[in-house]
Amino acid sequence: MSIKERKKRDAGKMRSRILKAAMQLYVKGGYENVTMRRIAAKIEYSPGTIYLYFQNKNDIMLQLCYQGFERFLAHQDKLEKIADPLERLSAGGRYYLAFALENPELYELMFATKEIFKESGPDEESVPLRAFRKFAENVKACLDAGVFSDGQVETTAIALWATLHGLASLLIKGRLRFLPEESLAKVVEQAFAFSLRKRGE
Amino acid sequence: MSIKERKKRDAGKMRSRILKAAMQLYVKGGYENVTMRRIAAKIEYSPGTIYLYFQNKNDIMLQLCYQGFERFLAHQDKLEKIADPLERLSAGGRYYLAFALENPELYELMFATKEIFKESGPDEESVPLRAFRKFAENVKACLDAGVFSDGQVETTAIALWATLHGLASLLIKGRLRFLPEESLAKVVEQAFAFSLRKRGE
DNA sequence: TTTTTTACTGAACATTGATCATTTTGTCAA
DNA sequence: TTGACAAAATGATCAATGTTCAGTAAAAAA
Repeated sequence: MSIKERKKRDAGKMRSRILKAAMQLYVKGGYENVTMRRIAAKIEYSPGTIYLYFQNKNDIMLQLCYQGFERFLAHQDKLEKIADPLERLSAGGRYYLAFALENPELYELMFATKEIFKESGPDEESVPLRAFRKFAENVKACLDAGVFSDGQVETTAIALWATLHGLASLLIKGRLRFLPEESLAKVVEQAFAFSLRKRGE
Repeated sequence: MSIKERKKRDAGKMRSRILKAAMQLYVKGGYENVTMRRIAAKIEYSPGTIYLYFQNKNDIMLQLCYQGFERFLAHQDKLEKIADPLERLSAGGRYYLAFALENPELYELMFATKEIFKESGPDEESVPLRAFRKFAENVKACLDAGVFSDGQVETTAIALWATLHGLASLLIKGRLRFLPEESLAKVVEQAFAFSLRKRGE
């Protein structure tokens, strides 16, 4: 192993430790709970050290965001085995909402943080795009199967994604708190079913 | 005019000045651009003075949020004159998106800020609810007219709201930037039309 | 061992929201 | 007009933030 490679691996280890600590702080208390000093304390280094491995705090948050997408994609991979297109899309929606509610902070970072992709290259920016493409494939399968009356794949995919994202966002941000607690899950489920043009169930 | 009343009016004036300054700072540069010192400088008072009229920064942001809803409701009042239910709902959606894109920061405060209603009483919390009820009325008119196959008003209203909110949020947060700039508006419009079960146009 | 490169430190800086003893301003009775 | 009280406003101060950088310690190379 060359010197350069070892250095890289060690640096990678350091980055991992920092990201791990940052993730713990983030999922526990959100953005403002992640402070350079707290990260430093967790990994038992001084605050300045972090800046040897990351440009700034935003850089760290961006990496957490990518980790979120990795988990998200892994989550969605379980759908592949479902043959029926509409059932697959429907399950995808349920997974989407479940992921958002189980990882509200991460979800926000991935889909509702404005400046997160500001300084990232086109390569990294395509990570979220990959997730959308996958989703769009499922939509296409439904269109091909004639589940929806015809329309463009992209438009339909965006409409459904927007509904899911809207529901997730409103739920997370407490904007549906006026609904009775016990009927919340049902209403959300039915709302998504409405967008899928499903009836009754 | 009693002493007490005059005091109240003067205090109200002071509150207005503070809120006006805060709003200017907010719409220009978002949450982090609103600082107590900047507000103080704008109104030519010392930072400490602001705390005589508002409990803390969150209190100020909450009031800005309510101002946002006032503007929003005024915006939506223009719909009343449209007789056709579906056309009214459709126009309401366009208004909704237009408002969100014209006031992205305010929109975020109103619909996508987590802790904003934390310390507010049930009275104040009902302000956003009023907006939803109004929207739900339009949905009910559509259901009564048989525009959608039957379903509960609340569920349908939430599904449509979620779609609008999702589109607004994704647009504002730049998550639809992968679409070509020139087709963006069209795609968004069609996506909402899809949720409304409109075809072609 | 000496020199050079690398890794790390932690004090310091500018800002932030918030507090509070002090001072200024305003009001009214004597 | 003066004196006394109340209200309003100040601004120094606090703890915490992200970030920087001269300096130190450790490791590697010579």
